[in-house]
Amino acid sequence: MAKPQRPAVARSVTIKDVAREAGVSAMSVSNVLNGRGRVSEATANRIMQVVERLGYRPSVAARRLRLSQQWTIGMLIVVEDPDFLSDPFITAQVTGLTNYLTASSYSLILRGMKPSDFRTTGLFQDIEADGMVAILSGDSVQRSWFVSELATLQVPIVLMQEQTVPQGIDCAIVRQDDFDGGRQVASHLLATGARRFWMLLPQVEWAAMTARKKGIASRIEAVDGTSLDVIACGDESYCVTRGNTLAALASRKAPDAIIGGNDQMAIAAMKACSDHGLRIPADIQVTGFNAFDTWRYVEPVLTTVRSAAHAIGERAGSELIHRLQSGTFRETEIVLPVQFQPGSSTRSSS
Amino acid sequence: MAKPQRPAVARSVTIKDVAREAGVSAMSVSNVLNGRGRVSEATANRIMQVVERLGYRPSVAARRLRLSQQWTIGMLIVVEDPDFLSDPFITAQVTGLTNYLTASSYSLILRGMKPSDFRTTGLFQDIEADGMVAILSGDSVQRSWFVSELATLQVPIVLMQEQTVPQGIDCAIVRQDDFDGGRQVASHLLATGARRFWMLLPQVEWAAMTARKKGIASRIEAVDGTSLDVIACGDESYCVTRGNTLAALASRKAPDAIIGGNDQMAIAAMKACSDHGLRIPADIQVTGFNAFDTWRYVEPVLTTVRSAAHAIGERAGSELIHRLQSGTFRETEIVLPVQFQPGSSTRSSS
DNA sequence: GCCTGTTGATTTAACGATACATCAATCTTA
DNA sequence: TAAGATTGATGTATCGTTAAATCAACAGGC
Repeated sequence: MAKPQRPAVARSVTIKDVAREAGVSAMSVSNVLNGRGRVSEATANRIMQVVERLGYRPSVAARRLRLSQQWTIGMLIVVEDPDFLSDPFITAQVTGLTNYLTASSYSLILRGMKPSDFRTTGLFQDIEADGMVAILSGDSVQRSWFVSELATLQVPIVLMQEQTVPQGIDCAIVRQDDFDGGRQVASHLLATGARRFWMLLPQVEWAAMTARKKGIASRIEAVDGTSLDVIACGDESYCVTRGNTLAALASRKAPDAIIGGNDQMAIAAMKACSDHGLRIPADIQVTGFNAFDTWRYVEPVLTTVRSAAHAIGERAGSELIHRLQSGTFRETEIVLPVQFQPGSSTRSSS
Repeated sequence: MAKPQRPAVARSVTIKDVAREAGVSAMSVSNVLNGRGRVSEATANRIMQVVERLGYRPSVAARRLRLSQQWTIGMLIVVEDPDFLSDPFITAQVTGLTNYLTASSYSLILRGMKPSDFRTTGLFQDIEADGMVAILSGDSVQRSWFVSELATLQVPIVLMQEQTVPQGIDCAIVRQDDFDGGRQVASHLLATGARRFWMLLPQVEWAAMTARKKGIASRIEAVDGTSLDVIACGDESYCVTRGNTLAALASRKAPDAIIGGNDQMAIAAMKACSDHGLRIPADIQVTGFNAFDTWRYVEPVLTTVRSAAHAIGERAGSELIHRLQSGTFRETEIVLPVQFQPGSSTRSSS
């Protein structure tokens, strides 16, 4: 903990000042300010006037101590990228959450770390948040360890984009229907006549990407004469994905379609295809996941799936606050719909 | 303020429990934990053992009340885009700040709003942050009003990417040298033989963009037979910028180079150029500002300026914490260098 | 043997709010 | 009209820490 110093500014006006000035007790001031009734209208008006005049603001610190409630939610982002806000899918979730919490008079405390740096000690214990929201990457063993560590904070948890609800923990998950998104992408591509598919995935898959893959496989496997190969890339960065895709194109017969695990990977694949002399969508089709502005940057416009990232953030906030106020989660698994968004990187159904 | 509820979990173990168990006073426990000396080694060891055994964690809420210090910094982002984290330049600043603060045991509370929704009432007054960091957009009149409003919170302020230090306010600014970035871009383009320039800027300029423009103008105006026209776009979005650029290209003679106010605008301009049948960089050159991953998505690779966004965030944190601990800002205007980054969207110097 | 200084520890009083119990005055009702 | 219910307001204790004052025991100096 950082070096303490003397109080920067002694609190100017307290509830007692207001009480004295208005000729009432501190409790009456408190009652009026918190709308607890029990005070006559005349007295309430007098008190409010004094509050105005003195510019009194209640001390949040005192209220926090007295009520053991912090009106604060901790948000933890565990990703490989040290710039933990670089993924627009993540920032949209954070924005949605922040907006909801701000509107509910809660504060969001944001922290990010790499999976290898994961620890809760001294990180969220010095916060005393009322609840936690987390975005976790890493393999499933790591993730479940992260969850059990978070649980030691003894506060309700909401996980974003986690696929299964941890058992025995006060926890809910909010995710989009990536499985269905995968199905929609696959259906579209199958309808264009595509039969041989590659899917690009990072070495360490996000749980959501695995769900997309399963959705895709469920459609593709139902059709005879199809194949789905996974091209494992080291990570999901542009350079690595482009390189891996190029290598794959060089060493074997190009597929009918390449399905990116997300938009960023799809854009890298498009680059690799044109490097390799393939025209999109005539020679090869490409699709992504989670439409953000980036999809506009490329030509042809990427066929993708519009994500519910902002809604995930809002919903995570609303479920968590409901849990804090009611004592239990309404639902522990919330799944939001996604919307297929055709572009010109695929052909129209024949 | 949200409906209060009964304390979720009564605090399990307090400093008094430790004191009783160790057979000492609460003060001695406090002294040991805060390394204030005044305690014999034997007693200190005994106390630490009890602390371990009981799993005692000090209450931050109580400490906050007692010390009138919150170990919390508020971050306010005022931008037009409701998705206030969509700009990678902003997220990099936030990441840098968060990382620095976390390492210093401070927390960051994040909030965003549109200029038209600006208010501090009930927004940061319910936080009692020890300091504020802000990214402000809007015209200069608006911005100086925002600053004076922030000042009513009575805490030190650090502004990111503001160009001038507000007077009479406990405030510092941290920015990158956008003027110099502009000079470097202009020098490079002039060296390639370019003479007629357009610069793309949003209707409401960021202060930093104005600085870039000035840097560019300073170089261009020094050369005879040159011209610099500003193409004002409604906003800095891809669609609008592309449309405005196309319209400009259609109505008058194309310039030798288009300078984007940032990378996003430059990419939109590149699209407009190819729409218009111009080859880059043979027929027209294009440059951006603030290199992020997006610049990799386009072909040819964008000539741009590597931003110091992450460093701005870190520096803002370190200056603010220094101010909190020492009582005064070391410097009130901190300018970080930027680095020109040539790509293939411009020709090499002839 | 008295005074002063040091060390190690305790006691007391806050920080600023709210829960709870209590109470005085007024209003019902049998 | 006395007993009980309601309304409006107050007093006290407490949340968990830490600053400041105090104190006991013991050292050394004259």
